[in-house]
Amino acid sequence: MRATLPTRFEPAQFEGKWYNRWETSGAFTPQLPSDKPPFVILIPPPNVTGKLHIGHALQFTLQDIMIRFKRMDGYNALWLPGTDHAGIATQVMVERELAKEGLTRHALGREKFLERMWAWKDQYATNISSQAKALGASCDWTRERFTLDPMLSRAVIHAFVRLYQEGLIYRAQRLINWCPRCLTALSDLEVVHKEINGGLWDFAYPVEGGGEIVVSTTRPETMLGDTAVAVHPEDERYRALVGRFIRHPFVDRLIPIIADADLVDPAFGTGAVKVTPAHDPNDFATAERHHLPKINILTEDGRINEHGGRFAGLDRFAARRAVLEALGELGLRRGEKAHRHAVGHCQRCDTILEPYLSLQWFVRSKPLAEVALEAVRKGEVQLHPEFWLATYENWLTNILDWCISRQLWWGHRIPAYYCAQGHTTVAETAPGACLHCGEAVEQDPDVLDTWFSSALWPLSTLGWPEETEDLRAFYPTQLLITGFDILFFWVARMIMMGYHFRGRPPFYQVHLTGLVRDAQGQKMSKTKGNVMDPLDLVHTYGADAVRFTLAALASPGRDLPLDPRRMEGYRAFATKLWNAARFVQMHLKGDEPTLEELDLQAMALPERWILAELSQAVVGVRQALEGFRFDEACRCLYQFVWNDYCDWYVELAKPVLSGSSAARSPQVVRAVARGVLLETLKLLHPIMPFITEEIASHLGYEGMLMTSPYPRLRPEWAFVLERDTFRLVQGLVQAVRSYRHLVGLPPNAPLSVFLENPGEALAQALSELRSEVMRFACLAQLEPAGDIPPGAVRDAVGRLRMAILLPHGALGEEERQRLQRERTTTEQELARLRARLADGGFVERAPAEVVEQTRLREQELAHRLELLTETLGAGV
RNA sequence: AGGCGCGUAGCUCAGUUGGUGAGAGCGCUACCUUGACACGGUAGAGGUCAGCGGUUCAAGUCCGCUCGCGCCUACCA
Repeated sequence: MRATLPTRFEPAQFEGKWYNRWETSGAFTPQLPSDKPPFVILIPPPNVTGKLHIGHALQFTLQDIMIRFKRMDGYNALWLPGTDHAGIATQVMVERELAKEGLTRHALGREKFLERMWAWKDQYATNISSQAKALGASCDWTRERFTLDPMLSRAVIHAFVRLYQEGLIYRAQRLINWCPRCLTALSDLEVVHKEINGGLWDFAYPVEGGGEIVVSTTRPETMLGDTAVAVHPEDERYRALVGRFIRHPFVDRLIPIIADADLVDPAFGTGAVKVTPAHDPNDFATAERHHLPKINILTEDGRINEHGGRFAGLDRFAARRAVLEALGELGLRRGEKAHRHAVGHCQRCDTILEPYLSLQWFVRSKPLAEVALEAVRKGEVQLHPEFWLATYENWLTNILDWCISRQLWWGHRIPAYYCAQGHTTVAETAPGACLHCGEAVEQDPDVLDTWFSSALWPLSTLGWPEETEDLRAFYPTQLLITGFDILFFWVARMIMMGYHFRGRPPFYQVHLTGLVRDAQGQKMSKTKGNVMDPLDLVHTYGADAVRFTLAALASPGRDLPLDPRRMEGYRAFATKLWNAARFVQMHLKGDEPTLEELDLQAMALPERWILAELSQAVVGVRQALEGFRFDEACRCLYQFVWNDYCDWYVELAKPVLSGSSAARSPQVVRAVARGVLLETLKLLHPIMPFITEEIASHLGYEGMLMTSPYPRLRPEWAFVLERDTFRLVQGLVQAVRSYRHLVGLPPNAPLSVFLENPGEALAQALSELRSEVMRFACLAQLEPAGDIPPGAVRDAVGRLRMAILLPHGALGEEERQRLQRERTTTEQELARLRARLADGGFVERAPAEVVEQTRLREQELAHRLELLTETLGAGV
């Protein structure tokens, strides 16, 4: 016989055991070929930079809930795990490690450095998967991927070559975002705009032939690269100056004064703008229009280069001060003021970025974006919550070309080969010689943006461009769950690439989660010291409580304020379930039929009622999960387990199981207690996989819940009438308890209750449950339809009219006042209802159902009012 | 500057296409060591649904405006 459930609920005792059983059973790996419809989720691959954070825990939990739900519900479920090489982020970590040894990557050399990178990767990828396992993630580890795996790298290189051949990837000299600390180009998305308190300086450029023109700038040092000054063509103040020249005060250059309506807003500042084409995007565009030279004045690490004359060698910020000082010495300063403006910072290292002129690779995004936009507009790909559509549209319609080359070593090396003649050969395998001239070639030293490979994740993980079995069986995938913060970075780009290369979306549904915050709603950050480590939480509360908490907090479109007290509450929920199971288990005899085997006709009211409530929970939870309403699924389960099953059904089972009542069959009660509990465990399993398996095994359940069918509504269990009748019984019990408190009696003070015309169904129910009701409500007497003794307190529960005989016979002043208040509110509400019913508009236009409901309610209230008045007027 | 989201009980949040007694968890109060469970039980207090106006028989729910908060996008020197 099965082992007894331990008295204490200790998750650590069984979590590891269950994970091993699941994994070794092979159930994480889908069968191929399969008759079942596929349900596939690709994990958003965590960076191999370190360990998982609470945001991952949230996303893993939600993904696992969906995968387990669908796996149980008859789908061929695949949750494909993996990690991302995370170019800059990881390289920075390893370089930091090297720095401690007094080394740099250049000192080490590319090959040795990459060896270090791989060693790092091996360690952290293992860390990450073991953390995922601790959370219960039912990933198919046989398909675990890493973005730099040979199979995935091949896909990335193939995609690059094809896009190049199609003219969708090109190389050009452009202004890009440059990080002078990371020494690499970044895409526009990797720029973090931050408002800073800067300055706006005015200075004068002397005009050849006399006069001056005053310009304003936030970056005075860039004047070393100025190649024009622009004014608005219709600005009368400067009309005479257009076409004349300025002698640059520090470098040997004559620069023209030009007229440009696009660049210049005559109302801003002095209305004259210095033009620095190599260091400002607007100025760059202006230079294109006016064929101005573009003079780069910065070195890669942010110092002034040889074009900066005597300022050469100065760091950009030192140069700013030096230029201002020099301008002052020449008497050209014309004022300054504080100026608050947005400045681009490096997402990774927070360094102020420079718009920098350099030769880089770009993806022509517009054509790809149009398809991705259309897909979402017509609903082939659905975003949840829907309001993200507006953001998605806005970004894709204004999309600019995407800079994809990075001056790093950790990543997919760009498959472009250059010869001394300046020819470019792009090929999947290294060519022996230049395809154009036959000379020796050298491969581009740069690597691709990590997000370029991430964009191909749905394809590359399944073996594309090979026509693999996986690709055919699992692409498109069904669902993506990720944070809204990477909607552009990742989601949109996957959609672009999926359609481009496969003609089909990478997934049909996208669920975007909120951000996990601390209890005060603050963003978690290491500097604030408010980060919560998911593994710590698992140790403290158990994986199931962590999962349940995250799921319960996951209301669509909202951030999740994670309060440890909340987690304590859900651990209490797990304990509650555990203890209820102990109660059931200790009464089992091993002869209990399953619910399906029971004769429904022979079932008593409590059994019918709990099946009805269970049915409602089944419908509620399924609906919630289908709609990604994890919060509602949790609420539904919590309420059913605690308020229906534990508070009422277990209590109703006690007298039968303890032998103090022979009204119902103990075997049926045992069977229902066990059967309903097992159904509940299955329903709960996707959210709390560990405890549910553990309990089920102790209830003699054969097999694993993980591979059991997910509960479906059985209409024959719905017993709607019985449910309503039983709810009235509950109302009666609660009303009596409430009165006992009201009049200050101890909980066990016996009372007598008299009912007035309870109606057939209820009378039947009350005679059937007479002893239970008397016990729960602690009654000395329960007289259905008896004579109401004079002096009894009258009240109503729904349509049930009743009287309670108080032992000491009188209501105190306090109680009297409270009942007065009750009467007043009843009166008011009744008046409202009557006014509504008297309103012709309402009766005519409201649905008949609503009108009928209102009438019923009016009757109930009228009864209640009558009874309360009687009670208060009787001088009881 | 545009766009989006939020403002409901002390706290954190639900409230589906408007349907009419405004909910949950935690916290709080009173009582209860009742044989599954004190991580428990029973009962209770607590809300002008941010404000104003409108549509409607009916508005927390739809529309407009105002106030407050948050986020995203953006090349104003």
